[in-house]
Amino acid sequence: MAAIVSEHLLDWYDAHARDLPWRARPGEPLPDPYRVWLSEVMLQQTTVAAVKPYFEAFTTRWPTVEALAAAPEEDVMAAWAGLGYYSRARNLVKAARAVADLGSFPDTEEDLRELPGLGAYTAAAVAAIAFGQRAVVVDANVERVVARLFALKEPLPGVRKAIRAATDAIAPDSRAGDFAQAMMDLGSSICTARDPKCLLCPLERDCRGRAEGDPALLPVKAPKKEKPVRQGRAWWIERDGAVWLVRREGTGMLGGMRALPDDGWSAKGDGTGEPPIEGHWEALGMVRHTFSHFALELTVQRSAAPEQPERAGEWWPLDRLEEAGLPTLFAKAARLALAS
DNA sequence: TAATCGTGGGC
DNA sequence: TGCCCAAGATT
Repeated sequence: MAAIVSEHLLDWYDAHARDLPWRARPGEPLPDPYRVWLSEVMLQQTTVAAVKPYFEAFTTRWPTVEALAAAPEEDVMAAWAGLGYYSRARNLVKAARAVADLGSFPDTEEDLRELPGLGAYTAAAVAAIAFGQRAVVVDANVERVVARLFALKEPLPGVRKAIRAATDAIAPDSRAGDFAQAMMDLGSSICTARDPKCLLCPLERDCRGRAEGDPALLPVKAPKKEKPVRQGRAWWIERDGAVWLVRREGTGMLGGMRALPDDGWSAKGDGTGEPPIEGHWEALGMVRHTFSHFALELTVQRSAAPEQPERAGEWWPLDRLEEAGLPTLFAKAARLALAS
């Protein structure tokens, strides 16, 4: 059974593999570990369509891990703006510098796992794809494919242990990277979450979920919690064709990113409403933004005759605002201010 | 174990 | 249009 499944899958992959920028070039057996690592981090909880332009921009600007390691962190954060989950960018810089110090990329799953931002999935994926090593690569696609293939009906997250064991059982000893990517391609294009296209699936005859009933019902997921709606304020302080930007501290929400000064809103509660400087504030309106675990209604106010804020920050030229790397929430607020 | 941490594509 | 979801890691 196990060997048959991987054979069917790899035959399908040979005919239908997607052509993606981080995959091996024709004639090269294995792709560049730097490009594999970078793509895998960008792809964490992020769609291929969203990643493509960022991958192109990063690899053009920083073609090697040494180049990325030499970059100022704030440049990398700004380049990551809009992609989300900014701890990935903070860890990316740390990992690049660690690799540069080592002199070369770690080439085992165990050593890769030591790099910041590489968890069980990413370490296994890089080991398999970039170094051809057998590894158990389990992402959300593989979870779905395997839960259906073996008709695993226990709900997530409890079923993950069984999924890992089942994946290990069907993973071949050769073509480790192709197998992992084939499972993910199958999950993203055929064995999709809502509407699996079983008639096109190379594993239809092997699939217990298909034989037993409706594979779309697997894997069973826990009900999701509702998101609270928080209130906050942000301030647009403009002088001589420049706007006052701050850099958010720490490792929490949008940590390390440039931003408008705000009133301390968070997932836990509303902001204080207290402005950063004295003065007359003009109401510009409100932007709504939904994060992973809460929604925010951000009221934007503008000051036309400001003093220099006391808090650390910088006057950023309006004609270069795109380069500031504002995360999407503050890009929305900036758009509102510039349209007012 | 469960919460935290973003965003945009696709339906 | 609102909601589901995605090549998860970290604490």
